[in-house]
Amino acid sequence: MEELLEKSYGYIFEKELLNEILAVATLQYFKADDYLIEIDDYIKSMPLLLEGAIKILREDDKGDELLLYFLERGDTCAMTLTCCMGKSKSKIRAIAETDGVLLMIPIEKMEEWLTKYKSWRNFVFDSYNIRLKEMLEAIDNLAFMNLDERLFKYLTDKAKVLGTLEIQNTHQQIAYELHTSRVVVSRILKRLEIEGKIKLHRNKIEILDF
Amino acid sequence: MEELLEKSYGYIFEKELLNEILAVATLQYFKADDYLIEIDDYIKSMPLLLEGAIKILREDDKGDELLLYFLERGDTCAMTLTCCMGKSKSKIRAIAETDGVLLMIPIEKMEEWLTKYKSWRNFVFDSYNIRLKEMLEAIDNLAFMNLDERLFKYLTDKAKVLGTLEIQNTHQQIAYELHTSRVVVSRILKRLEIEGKIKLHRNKIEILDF
DNA sequence: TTTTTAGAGTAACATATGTTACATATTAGT
DNA sequence: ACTAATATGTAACATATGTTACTCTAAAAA
Repeated sequence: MEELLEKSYGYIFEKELLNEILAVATLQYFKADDYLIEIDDYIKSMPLLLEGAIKILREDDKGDELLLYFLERGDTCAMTLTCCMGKSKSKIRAIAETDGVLLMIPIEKMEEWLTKYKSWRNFVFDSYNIRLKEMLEAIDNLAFMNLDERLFKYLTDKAKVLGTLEIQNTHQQIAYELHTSRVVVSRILKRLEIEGKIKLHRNKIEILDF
Repeated sequence: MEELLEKSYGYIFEKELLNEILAVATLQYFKADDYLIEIDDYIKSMPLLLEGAIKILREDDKGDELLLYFLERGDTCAMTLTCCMGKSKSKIRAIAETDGVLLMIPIEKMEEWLTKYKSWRNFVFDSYNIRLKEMLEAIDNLAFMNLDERLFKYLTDKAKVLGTLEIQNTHQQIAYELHTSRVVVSRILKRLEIEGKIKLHRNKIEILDF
């Protein structure tokens, strides 16, 4: 645990804070596709992502989904902070994209450290700022881009997060996350293939033009 | 100034903090349609809204606009906090919806007060949380609602903020803020009128079914 | 091997939204 | 009152996206 923590946060937090974290935090290992947070869950502790990737989804009343963004190592989820601090229910769903490890910190500590450690304060604010930025980007995607562009961005974003140019996904799964239909995704993917940007395989999409 | 501050923030901040605010803050009066923040502006102080309403807009590379949300009395703009703290440029545009007054607080103070006053800390975090919630709502609108619904919501939101059922707006202005075209807005407004939800006038829309 | 199932390709059609072009109505300016 | 400018109404068409239905193929299961 010390090693993992050091790797992701060693250069951000001062030694003393790292020790406090080690003293009170617990590790939570997860597997790809685990549901980590469900909508309307109450959040009892603040998660820091040490290893792996997590996707954050929004759902409407009809059960339709939309991918908001990915979390990577060193991230925390500001939406979760919101819930911690406001003692409200989660408004998003978090699903593991890969295997990984979370560091769970009791809420009381996260409040206490705000006054005690400048580095913690900066970290929390940076997290909020990053999240607001990601939300803005999500809004840009929806408002200003057409599906072709959104889909290609989805593929390249995912490639970045997973560190591979081969996206293991069915068209149906992509359709869910972009909130559209399978047929539409197939149609657009085919267009992208003809344009030479990707190569299609069964259960797999290869990104050529990154 | 003391009176205005007391009205909006008296029950949130402790006396001592209110005094500190009075000591360092300056007032900025504005008129409806004033540009308060432009994209790529650097923010030199943190604004608290004492009176009036402000709309926050996002713009893409092509200059297309989209309304994100309104700020009302007692609000501050978390996007602005982001910029203050990250020393980055503004990613949004703020335009006065009505006449009003802003209280401007030097950035250094806002940092200092974070450790000094619990009420300030809570206020800043609440602001972030409210803003994230609004952003989520904006995403919901874009992702899950069709234009009819978005347009009607736009009208009722505006009515709430302005405290009137008569929206003084041309169809063209609405089209800008919803990022669509004037003809489309006219078409949908006509449908809403036939459904008995609104009554159309020149330069004015009356909301019947609130 | 044979059968079943999931994934993908594609046509045909439906609907929502965007665009162009023009008509009409209201207001402002002279 | 006349003219110009602005706001709105509306038809006709274009395009993007969503839906239904069917086919084919690869993989998994029997």
